[in-house]
Amino acid sequence: MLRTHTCGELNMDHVGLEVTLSGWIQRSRDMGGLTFIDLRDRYGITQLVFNLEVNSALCLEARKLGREFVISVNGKVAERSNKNPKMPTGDIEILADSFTVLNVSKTPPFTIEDNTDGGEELRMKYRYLDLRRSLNRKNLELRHRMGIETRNYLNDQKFLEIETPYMIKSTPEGARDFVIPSRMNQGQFYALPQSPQTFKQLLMVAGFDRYFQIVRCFRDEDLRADRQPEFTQIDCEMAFVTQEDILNTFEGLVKHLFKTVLNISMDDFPRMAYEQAMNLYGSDKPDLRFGMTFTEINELAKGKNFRVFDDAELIVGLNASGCSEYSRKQLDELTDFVKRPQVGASGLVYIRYGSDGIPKSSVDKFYTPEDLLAILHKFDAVPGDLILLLAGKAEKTRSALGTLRLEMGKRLNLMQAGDFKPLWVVDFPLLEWDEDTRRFYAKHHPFTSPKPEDIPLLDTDPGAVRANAYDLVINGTEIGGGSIRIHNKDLQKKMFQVLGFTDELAQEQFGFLMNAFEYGAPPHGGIAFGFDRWTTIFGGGDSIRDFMAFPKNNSGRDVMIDSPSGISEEQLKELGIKLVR
RNA sequence: GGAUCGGUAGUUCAGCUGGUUAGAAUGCCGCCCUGUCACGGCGGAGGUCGCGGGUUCGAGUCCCGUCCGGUCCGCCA
Repeated sequence: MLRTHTCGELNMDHVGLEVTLSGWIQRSRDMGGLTFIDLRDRYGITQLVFNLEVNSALCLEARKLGREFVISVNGKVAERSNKNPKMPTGDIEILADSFTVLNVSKTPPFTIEDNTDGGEELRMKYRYLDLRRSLNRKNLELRHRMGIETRNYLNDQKFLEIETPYMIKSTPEGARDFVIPSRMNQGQFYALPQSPQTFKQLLMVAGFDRYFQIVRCFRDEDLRADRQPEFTQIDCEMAFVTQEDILNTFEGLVKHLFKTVLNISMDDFPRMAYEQAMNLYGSDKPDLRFGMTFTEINELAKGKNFRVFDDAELIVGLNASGCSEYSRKQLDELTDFVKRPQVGASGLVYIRYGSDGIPKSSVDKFYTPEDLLAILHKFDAVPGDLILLLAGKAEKTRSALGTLRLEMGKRLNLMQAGDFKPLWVVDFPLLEWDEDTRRFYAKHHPFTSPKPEDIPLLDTDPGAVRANAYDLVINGTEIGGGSIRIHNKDLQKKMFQVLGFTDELAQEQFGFLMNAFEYGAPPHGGIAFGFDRWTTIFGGGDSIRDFMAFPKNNSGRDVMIDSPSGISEEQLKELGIKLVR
């Protein structure tokens, strides 16, 4: 037998027992007459002791064992004379009688410890070693528990998990598709799904009124710390429901995971209209762990001969409470921060509300102390506060201030890891105007239904139409989004028209869906959660890569298996593909 | 497509305004040590300073190009 117990389960109750453990050698400590070895497996670490006086041959053999050797050891569980309260198994040790080397190991290129000395790239190249570290193991265990609890909850709610195909059809809207050449249909390509969107809608037409799937999705776009080319969604759809039903059902799912995985009981989630989120936070995914909401001061700031403000569409700011003593250097840093091309503001105006009650600003030339006090009053500022103001085009300025708000939250340490603030953002606009191509795009996707009262606006003012769409945000990260879908063929056709599709193109790309709508499609809607992101937030991590077993790097490469890679001439020929270079 | 930071020992990093033989920590190897658990002590090995070009008497250091990696913007229905 290779093991009777794991390396994490032995304690004082087992003292005297003959056991066999198998695992990897974490570290050994040779004291001369005594040699200690820490043996590690998935469940923990147990100390082995070899005594030179008791069995000198065995002890000398044990000294030769290197890090990450795989051994199986027989011995007796004994109480330690020196206990280690930092280890779960620290009360006991194994007095080794014999061991077998199951496999040797080269010295690993980095240490297999929580505080490893290995850099990101090296760890990704040897990911199978990196995953031996308990930190990564815990992340994958968390991911597993979340998947299980998701299935438990949805199963209890009568949802069916149904698989949909990975080899589907490329469509023009949305993200770039990954494509697969077809050998049997030369010159033609499958696409990997960006999401099972149309299939789950067809499942609703088919009568499976509650569907879900924990499913891989693929998007050929540039990567980020929270974006991978292949990622996992909890994809859900329900028939015969209103938006209210969906929000309630899936708020239930989120609360269930908070309770069962993190043991946190959550109150009902607040809701906020998209427009309000943009006006108060400059973001459609506000981090509610801290306040610092925006205040607009056009009436108070204009007409004082300060050109920058007089010419601006919007003057908006936030109150950095208690920051009036910020140094010149700190304010210059913030100015540089908002002027970076990534943020794009042209400057930063500040008003310090001195603790003596006297306001001092970077625009004292244009504003009297009374003017400044009026502005401070509008911000509900008290002495000791610092007001930061941006001005310019409304949308861009709000977004820049939103970035500044997050920066201030970081500087003031207002975003605590164990603090969870969920939020439903609702009433998204249906469409988004794109200046480059001079047409509307679906903000969510082209199957999202407009609010019934806004349907007349589709002809007169499409940009003002609101959608039955919603996002779930936790701590400033969008972890889910969905909508009530269009289930009426004429409305869907109308939608494609507004998006600039000809009838022919709409029929060619999405005819299968519109045809299905002619055979009794029920009202339906759904939601999809970004499983990797959600897990990352629950785990308190920064990067979704730490919560995936085998992630890809910044340029979409897997440095361990070295993919993507070229294929042979033979393969290209079979596929009828000729490379240009 | 763009911005920005980085690439020096197995690993993580330091190396100033260019100037002897490129350092530290850790890991690795050897010797010593009977209660360690980040054990400790002594000794040792280990480098194409990412790559190519340029400036200079002289380049890890300055300049240009290039490759690789991190973060961000664009992009992500």
